[in-house]
Amino acid sequence: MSQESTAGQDRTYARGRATKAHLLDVARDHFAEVGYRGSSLRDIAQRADMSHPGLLYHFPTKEALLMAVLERRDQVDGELTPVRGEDGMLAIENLIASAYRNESHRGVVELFAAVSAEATAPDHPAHGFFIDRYRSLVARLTEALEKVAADGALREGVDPASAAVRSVAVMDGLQVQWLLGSTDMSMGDAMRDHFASLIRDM
Amino acid sequence: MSQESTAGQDRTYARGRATKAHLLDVARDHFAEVGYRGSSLRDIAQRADMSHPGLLYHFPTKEALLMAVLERRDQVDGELTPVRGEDGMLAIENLIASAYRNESHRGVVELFAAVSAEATAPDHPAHGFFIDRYRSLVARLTEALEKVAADGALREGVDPASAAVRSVAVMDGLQVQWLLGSTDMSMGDAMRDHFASLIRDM
DNA sequence: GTCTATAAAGCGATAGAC
DNA sequence: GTCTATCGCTTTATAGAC
Repeated sequence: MSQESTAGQDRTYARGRATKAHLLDVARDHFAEVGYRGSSLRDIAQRADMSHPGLLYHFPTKEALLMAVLERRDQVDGELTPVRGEDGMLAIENLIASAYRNESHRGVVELFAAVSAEATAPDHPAHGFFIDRYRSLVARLTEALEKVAADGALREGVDPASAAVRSVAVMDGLQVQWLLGSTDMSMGDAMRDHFASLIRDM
Repeated sequence: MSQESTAGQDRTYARGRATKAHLLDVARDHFAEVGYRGSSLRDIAQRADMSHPGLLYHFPTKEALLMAVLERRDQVDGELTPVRGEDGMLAIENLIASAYRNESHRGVVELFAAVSAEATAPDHPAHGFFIDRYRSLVARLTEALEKVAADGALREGVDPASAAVRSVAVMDGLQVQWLLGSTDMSMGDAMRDHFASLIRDM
């Protein structure tokens, strides 16, 4: 869905784009497995059948490579754009669908789990990226839950803002347990159960 | 609470224990800040006013140091031992109290957030440790929620096993958002809200 | 029990050839 | 665009003095 299939255009430019996209896939998988601080440019380059200066030709620093991986992933992932302006339930179904989808994209789950935890350190290159990401996710979900509340579908005593923070937290925390294999629970099922405890008749 | 105050015993043995305990505190803080893979023995040793071979005298490898830090922390932390055999609510109050307590122990929160995410990689030295830890936590919490259910205090439609996994997930996920500072919500308050959505009259 | 010195390997990044 | 070679630095771990 994300790389290749650029054949038939200007050779040099098309080839350049394909290479870059391929490198981003490889780097994403590697960051996912050992985190950003645990990754080396040599290992990533070797995995893409390239020398590490070859890799650095496309991305000037290791940090630039990480940011490119994160930003590209966020564009592709629908999780962050749960259809604004619609009736809140659509956004929530979207988040649940994202949890199910993640079950067949282990690499993405590993990437965000490993790097988001690393990035809590203030000097981490992706620190600001994750602050923005969580704020945006929580804000959109709060908005969605407020709409659900306006329709009278929220259970009594549920505060939209607190529930939004917790819902994003469940999503995150589930990923660690799922990756470890300490539970065989489906992340999608668990997210549905979670929202069922917040919303009437789900 | 954890080191020092061993004065007045056998000098050599007492001093040795105090040094070791002090090194564990320092290492815990450092692992917390940059993760296991991002830490160096030199930095940890320097922080404890010691050379790195001095540190390696007490812990033969970096991996042994990490495992010692994790196991010691788990002993001290009450979170994992929420009073078995009592009426489920006590265990739940214990977990909420642990969330409040964590708010004044940022280093511990950072340690478990950074290392648990790293440890999802199968070759990580703490991989098995975290699988055991989560299984044990979820099992105990499931047991507690089953007791609450037996008292008829669980809201309709709440499954103890699924709710236990999610509750541990909320706890974990909250820590990342709290560490990033992307929310100013209290982790303890959020955990209380969470359980209130599962249990009647909380 | 702690040190200095050092080995052996790996790191990110650059220079310069092709 | 990609390579080899290399710089300067850091890593874990060990040897051996005190």
